Amino acid sequence: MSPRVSASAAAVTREGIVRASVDQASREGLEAVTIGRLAERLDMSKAGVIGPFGTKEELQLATFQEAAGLFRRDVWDPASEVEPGLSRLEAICEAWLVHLSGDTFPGGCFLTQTAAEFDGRPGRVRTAIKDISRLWEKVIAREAKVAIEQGDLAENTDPAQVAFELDAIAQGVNQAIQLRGEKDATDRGRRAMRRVLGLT
Amino acid sequence: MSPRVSASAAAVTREGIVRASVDQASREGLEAVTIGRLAERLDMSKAGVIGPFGTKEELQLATFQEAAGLFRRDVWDPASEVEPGLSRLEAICEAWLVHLSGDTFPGGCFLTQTAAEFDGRPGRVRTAIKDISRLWEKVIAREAKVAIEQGDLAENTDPAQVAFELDAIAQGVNQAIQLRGEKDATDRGRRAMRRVLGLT
DNA sequence: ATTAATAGCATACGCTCGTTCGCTTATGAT
DNA sequence: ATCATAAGCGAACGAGCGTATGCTATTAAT
Repeated sequence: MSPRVSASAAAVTREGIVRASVDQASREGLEAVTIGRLAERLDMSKAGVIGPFGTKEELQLATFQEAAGLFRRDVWDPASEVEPGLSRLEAICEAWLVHLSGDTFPGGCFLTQTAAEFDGRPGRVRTAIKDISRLWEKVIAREAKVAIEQGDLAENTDPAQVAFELDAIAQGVNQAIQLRGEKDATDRGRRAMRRVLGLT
Repeated sequence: MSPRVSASAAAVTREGIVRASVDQASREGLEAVTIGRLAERLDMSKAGVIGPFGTKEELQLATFQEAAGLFRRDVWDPASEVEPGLSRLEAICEAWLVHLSGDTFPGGCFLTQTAAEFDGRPGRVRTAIKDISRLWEKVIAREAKVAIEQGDLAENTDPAQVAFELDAIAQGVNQAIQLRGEKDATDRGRRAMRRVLGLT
């Protein structure tokens, strides 16, 4: 009954499944992740893959949560060490742009991808996506509010509007990269974000 | 051999299938449109549904082209009657916002939806989506260029940047409506678009 | 050494998918 | 009236889907 020092074998296996699922979902969508192909890729049986989760919906939820953690690691964690306010907003934007052009998610922004996929399908997955999306908007708006209070953003600025616009720009960058293959998407995104933040 | 005055029976049937497919794809995605469910919905056999197209990929292409036509009808056609330049850009943005909050596509922006779904899957559908996306960016950039020449936008404005930002805002509005259910998404989008166009 | 729990495999289930094939109507021209 | 073409149905196919059921190793505790 004592807590383990190392993770159990099952936990390690589960983690490997989730990681493969994130990779697959990033490329082709969360619904296109099938248990059979995951099993083939991991050299396991279908029962062994779905076992730790029970149902595919649970696997999808675990996959999304893992992806949300990776986004947080890439974008929020580095920025959280910067002083709150405009500086942190700058750090968030820069980390965001690097994240979108990086290889954490080979198929592009996980949240945008899954949001488009599930926004018309009620269920626990959709709810999870919506919650993360709202949370992230609030995080940005909070920093914008601090920036306003510190006099780094115009007094009449609406924090939620800043969050909305930065989020929209990130979606635009993602589509420019993933669909149209534009090399200068990151530069365009940076310019747009800096304008929203009243920089230069 | 003489051309018909009225459409053939097959053409009428085909149009009905495509319309049902657009509706379904808007809600759940282009890949989630299945021949069996279309048949059930239209009270036809599966063979009758797929017959006019041959393969599902052809049906997907026809579905996307139909949706592109609806977008054009909603957004471009009304604006095309306005004088080129900034006024037309305003008209496009307003029609765009109405389109996004309207019921042409019950599941939201068709292009955003299918772009996210197919940007990682090479093929003719992806190419068609990419082409339309690039074309629309060019249409906006062209109007921005006219606006600059007419002195209605700052001389150092980059037309492609204007197109990028307006498109990004539209994506943001769509996600705010479809995923987060925000009632004021249209207002936020309008404010952001007007700022990009340098209006009040 | 024996036992109990864990981890994962092999198999099979009912279902839906896209596609194919032959047949039956209905239409329209001669 | 006859006949050829058009239009779509019914049935079947092989494949892949998510899930459930036993069973077999492996591990860990007694």
